[in-house]
Amino acid sequence: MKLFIVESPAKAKTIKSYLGKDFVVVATMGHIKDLPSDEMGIDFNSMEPKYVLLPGKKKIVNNIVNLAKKCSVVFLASDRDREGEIISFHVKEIVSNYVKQIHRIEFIEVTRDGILNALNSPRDINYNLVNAQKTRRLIDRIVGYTLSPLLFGKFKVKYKGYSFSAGRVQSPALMLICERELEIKNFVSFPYYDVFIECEKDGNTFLLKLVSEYVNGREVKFGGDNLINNDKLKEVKENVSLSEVKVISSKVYRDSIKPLPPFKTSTLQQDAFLKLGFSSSETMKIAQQLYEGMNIGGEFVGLITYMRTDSVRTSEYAIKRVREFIKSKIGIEYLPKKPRSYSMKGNEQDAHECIRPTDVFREPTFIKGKIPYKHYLLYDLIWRRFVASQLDDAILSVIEILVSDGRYNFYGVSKSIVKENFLKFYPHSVPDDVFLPNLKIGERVNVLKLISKRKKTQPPPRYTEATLIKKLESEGIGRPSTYASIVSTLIDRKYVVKKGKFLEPTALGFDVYYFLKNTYPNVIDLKLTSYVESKLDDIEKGNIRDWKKVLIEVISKVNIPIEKVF
DNA sequence: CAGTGAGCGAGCTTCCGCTTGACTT
Repeated sequence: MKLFIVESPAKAKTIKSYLGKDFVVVATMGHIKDLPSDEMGIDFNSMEPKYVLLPGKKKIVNNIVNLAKKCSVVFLASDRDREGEIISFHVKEIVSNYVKQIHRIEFIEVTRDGILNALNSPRDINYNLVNAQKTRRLIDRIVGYTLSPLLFGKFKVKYKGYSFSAGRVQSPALMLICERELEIKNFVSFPYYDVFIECEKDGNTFLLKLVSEYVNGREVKFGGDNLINNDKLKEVKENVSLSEVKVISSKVYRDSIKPLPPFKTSTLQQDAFLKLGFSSSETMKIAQQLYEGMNIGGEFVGLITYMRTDSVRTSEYAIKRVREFIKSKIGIEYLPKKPRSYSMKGNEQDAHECIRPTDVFREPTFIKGKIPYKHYLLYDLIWRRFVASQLDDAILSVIEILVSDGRYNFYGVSKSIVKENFLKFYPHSVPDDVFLPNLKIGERVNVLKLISKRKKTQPPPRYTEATLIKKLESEGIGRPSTYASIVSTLIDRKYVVKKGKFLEPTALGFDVYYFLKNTYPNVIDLKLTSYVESKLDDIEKGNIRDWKKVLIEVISKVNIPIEKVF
């Protein structure tokens, strides 16, 4: 018998169906070992992490050991990233007494071919990845477990009965929320004006907006420090010659909008929040159920691919299928000549592909009513985003007009959809379809009147769960499996409260933020994680062999005295 | 004799990331 070990039970079930009867497929359900929670968990002399069996994983581990005793070979098939590598490493540790042949394998796609190819190209554990994970784990542990008690000591009297924490991820998140709040508090709103001329041509009226002078052939719009104030408005009113307005430039051209890439965890959470009003944890719970499988007319099927991913990569098979779908169900005129591929930013672990329907031919309308309504809504969102991602660009017709009275310039743009293409499936913000006539250069424009609209500058909005995750992800902070819990940690600690959909820091949150800012500024610095990641990358690639030196380096960068650790 | 300070020990907390399922509200 052969033992095949993966992380997720749903994945195990799928893989079992691909393999023969001589294979047993089991899931570890994530990590099986971690640092003990009641101590720092570092060996004083060797600086090695003291990984121990996770309390809840005894049953799973016993099962694996018992199976291993009956098997001649073990395939370690956890995810192909550094967390997956240490899971394989830990499983290897527990089965190596019972089995001689232990192979690490990896696959990008959970398909029959993907699995069979993987079985044919086994490798050994990659210790560079293991070391990178150890480094990551120890940095997080040391930062968290040294700073949290300090906060406790500092604030236990003022906030009796509370618990306190700081960490590489939660503290920058708290910083963002606090600094945004300060920005809002310190924001001084001042009035400005949008100035337009109302014009007429063949009985139709249209507005053109006052813009500042042309600079090097490029028109510069009022904005930022260059807003139209009272004085400027008065000056324009006194000096503009409405009867002298002539067309300086008039352009008509085609433009296009590209569809967005298919979902990954962060964008799914953001879009489900915006379009469906789901919280991150609600989205993940529903997505998990869609992934594990729903009962559709007596048949149990997994509706979507894995929902915790940092990649928008789409498998070749899925692209082939969606192109068939577009051709046969939507129309060949919607099909781009070549499949779209979405480039990576470079810092993805890319263990899984994008979040998409497992079978694009399973249209949302087919399953409506057969699964809970919220599940249907999320599936529909995922399905449409995926189909749209492989449809042709939307085509717009654009008219741009610039007119002038010799002193002031007025500008207008109109964009109208000529061909919807992907927009038919996935709504996207499209500029208002305003009317503009076709004018000739040099033509005099009939101006009816000058219009000014009083406005006020607005402070930036508070973060929502969705915008915070977007910001953190763009800074490389947090992972798909933890995005949903970042905000709940801050709320549990009573650092932050949710007011409607917006996040506001509490007095305690500000106290913690100021304390960290004054004493450990690097722990709230957004650049800490990207610095750590670049070092981990070096360890993974083998460019840095001495990971313990990296650990010391990062710890001292955060200003944690090393004697506090040991 | 009363008040002070050093030193010690106990108790209470915590991180991020990978997975579900078993709990409670």
